[in-house]
Amino acid sequence: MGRELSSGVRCVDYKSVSVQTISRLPKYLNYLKALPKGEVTNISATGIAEALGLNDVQVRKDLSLVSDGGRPKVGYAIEDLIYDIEEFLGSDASHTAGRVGAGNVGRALLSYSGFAEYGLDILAAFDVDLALVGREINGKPIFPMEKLSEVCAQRQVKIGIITVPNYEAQHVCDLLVQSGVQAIWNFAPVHLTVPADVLMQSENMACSFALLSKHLSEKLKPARLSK
Amino acid sequence: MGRELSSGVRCVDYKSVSVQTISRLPKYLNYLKALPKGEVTNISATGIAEALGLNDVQVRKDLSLVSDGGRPKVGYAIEDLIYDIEEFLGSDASHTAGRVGAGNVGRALLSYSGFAEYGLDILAAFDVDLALVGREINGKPIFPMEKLSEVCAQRQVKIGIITVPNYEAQHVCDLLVQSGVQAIWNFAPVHLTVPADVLMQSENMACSFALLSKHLSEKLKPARLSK
DNA sequence: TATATATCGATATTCTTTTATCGATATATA
DNA sequence: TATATATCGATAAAAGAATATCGATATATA
Repeated sequence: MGRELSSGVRCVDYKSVSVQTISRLPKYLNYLKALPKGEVTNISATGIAEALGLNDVQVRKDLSLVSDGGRPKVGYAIEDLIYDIEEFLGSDASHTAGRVGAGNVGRALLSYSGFAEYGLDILAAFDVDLALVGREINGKPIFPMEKLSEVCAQRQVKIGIITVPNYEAQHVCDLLVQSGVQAIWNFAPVHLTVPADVLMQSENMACSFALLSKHLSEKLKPARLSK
Repeated sequence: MGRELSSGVRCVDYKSVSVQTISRLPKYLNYLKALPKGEVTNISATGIAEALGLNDVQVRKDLSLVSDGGRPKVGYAIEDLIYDIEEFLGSDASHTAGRVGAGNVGRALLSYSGFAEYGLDILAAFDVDLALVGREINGKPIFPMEKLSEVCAQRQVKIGIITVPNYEAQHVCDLLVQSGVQAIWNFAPVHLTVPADVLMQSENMACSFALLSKHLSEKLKPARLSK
């Protein structure tokens, strides 16, 4: 974790927290928040692990990266732990985002509760459909596509969210990159090309389903005999 | 890969293909399908790797699990490779599914193109909203919740897709399990509890966003000085 | 106060995944 | 036909992640 520089100053890599750990943190958060408030104010890593079907050492290790509130025999104070995880996940100054495409996927995203806790602030949406332009969704204005560059540049939008049909996706992506966006969150099921310095994260429902489907097949016929 | 049984018969584990590999296959498929049809009929693992920003050995290894069409100096026949990947991903008899919740997320899922290729056949939707009941979305009927058990049992629905608000999710999940569903695909951002023999896969947009956000922060300030 | 126990944090081990290396082979070119 | 090269598949090495083990410590109980 971190590495020693010649100056003797320690350089903490953000990377030191693994992708897997970061992905599990929101799950802990969900679980902790759903816990009944009342008499019980503490929880152990073992307890979380059991409830979520994970290994207790793994949970403890994950939590040790974001909190130092764990005490032997006592566990973690639930309130404090929630605070620590949120602090860790949202600490990096909130990222302003612009969303392109106001169709079903775009709206679904907005209806997803609690993005703000993670530091996501969707400023505005853009769409080619003039019937939608001028209206608001969840209090966010919908602009015409022509406004994209202007708004993104002016408001220093860092994340571009793409929820348009496949055939438009690369074009929209290029527009966003030109407008200074530094990360793309892509929901169109196509591979998009960006310059090396732009971050790209694609959500692909087909990937998720492929996993589920394969696991289900495994379950239904756990072993196949060959040769 | 596989293990030797006392009988001398080889038992091929489905598990032998890793989660990561299964998740990458749909990406290869996307990429291959987007390739211009014409003169060039072949592609190398190196080429795919370069285009998708992956390691060429990894791509070759992934592909070797689903295809044996790779030839030195030539690569893979694009058409055949597409066929092989689809065959692998969708081969396990198509899984019939029922979807609960006909809101934005539910509709977004349907609008996602090409699930059929992966063996997903969504039979019907269920919703408590009586205004929706009786209507159709993308040709799929919407039934009232009371019909859930009946329809699931009758049509042997294996996968239940949950796209309802958090507070209903566990209840709906229990209903699905009671109705004989063997796998749950959950889009509500809460942890759901199921019997050990039921598969559960949760999509959590917050997890995805947490990842993107952390990566972006890394990028914006690649190193932080401490001590 | 002494002892037992739940739980933590750290270290060690095992397992999985990724990446590197190398010999084999199909095609192209001299 | 001989040689060069792109590419494959297999094996080996390295990196990374999950799990197991163990000593330390805070609380509860005898």
